[in-house]
Amino acid sequence: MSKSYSPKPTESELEILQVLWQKGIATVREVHEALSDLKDAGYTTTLKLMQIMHEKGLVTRDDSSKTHIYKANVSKDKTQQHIVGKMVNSLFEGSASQLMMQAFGNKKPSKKEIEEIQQLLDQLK
Amino acid sequence: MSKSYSPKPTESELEILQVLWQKGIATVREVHEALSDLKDAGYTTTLKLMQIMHEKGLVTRDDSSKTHIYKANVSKDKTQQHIVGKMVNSLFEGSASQLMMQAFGNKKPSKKEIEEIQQLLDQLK
DNA sequence: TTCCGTTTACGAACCTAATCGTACATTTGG
DNA sequence: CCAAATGTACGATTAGGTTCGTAAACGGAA
Repeated sequence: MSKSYSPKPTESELEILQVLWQKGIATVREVHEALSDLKDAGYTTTLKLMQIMHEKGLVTRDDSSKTHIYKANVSKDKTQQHIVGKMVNSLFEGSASQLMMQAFGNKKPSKKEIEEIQQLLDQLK
Repeated sequence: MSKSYSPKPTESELEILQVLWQKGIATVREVHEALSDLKDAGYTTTLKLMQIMHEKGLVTRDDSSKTHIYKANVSKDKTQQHIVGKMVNSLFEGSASQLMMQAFGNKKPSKKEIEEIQQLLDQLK
């Protein structure tokens, strides 16, 4: 039996997920520190958010020791796809290529990026 | 002197903008009708939203006659770019090609779409 | 043991977005 | 002309997300 998720993290929750995806596992303090140069919220704010995320099932935690250890419970890929997919449908009438043109509209990709895209494109053909 | 916009329309405002972009100009009722099969909110809800959008400068209106006529005051392109840009930065670490891969991750683009992308790609090289 | 720093838990306050009820003005059809 | 329909304006309410203050539990160091 598989869980059916509705991965709809909010803006703040997404920031926290980024840290967890990058670190693998982390305590509240570690997440808070990592976020500290991005935004300056109090420690309890981060704590509260992570508690809420736990209730929602966005993260799991090991609370066997005093200091709880958190871990993302939604995959980066799935979450990205969900959000991008929503955007493609709501803003670009389902056309991913249109989305791409806007993504590259004002800022040139690097050589490496161009190669990556070409590679993906060849694969699609 | 040019106006400096902060085009940060909300979800509901975006839905209304879609209609205005498509129709060019429209009354509240026309927008409301167009949205009616997408969502079922009361007429005054749509009205209120459009009034707020007017305050924010997201739309302009001609109120010379009793029934006001609205028009989008932010371009589709600019708005799309703004939102996509934000997403690239917050979710994809600035890599538009990564965004693209997610966009095409689960659903195959049509032949036509592939050609469009190839064309854009050649142009970038 | 006692004190201090760290951590969790919980609730309150605040903000923004969204929705709707109601009042009032204007237009239209009979 | 009168009533119904249509339109705008405005305020109240609800809901979700974010922030923080405070209290209580715990752990380690003196």
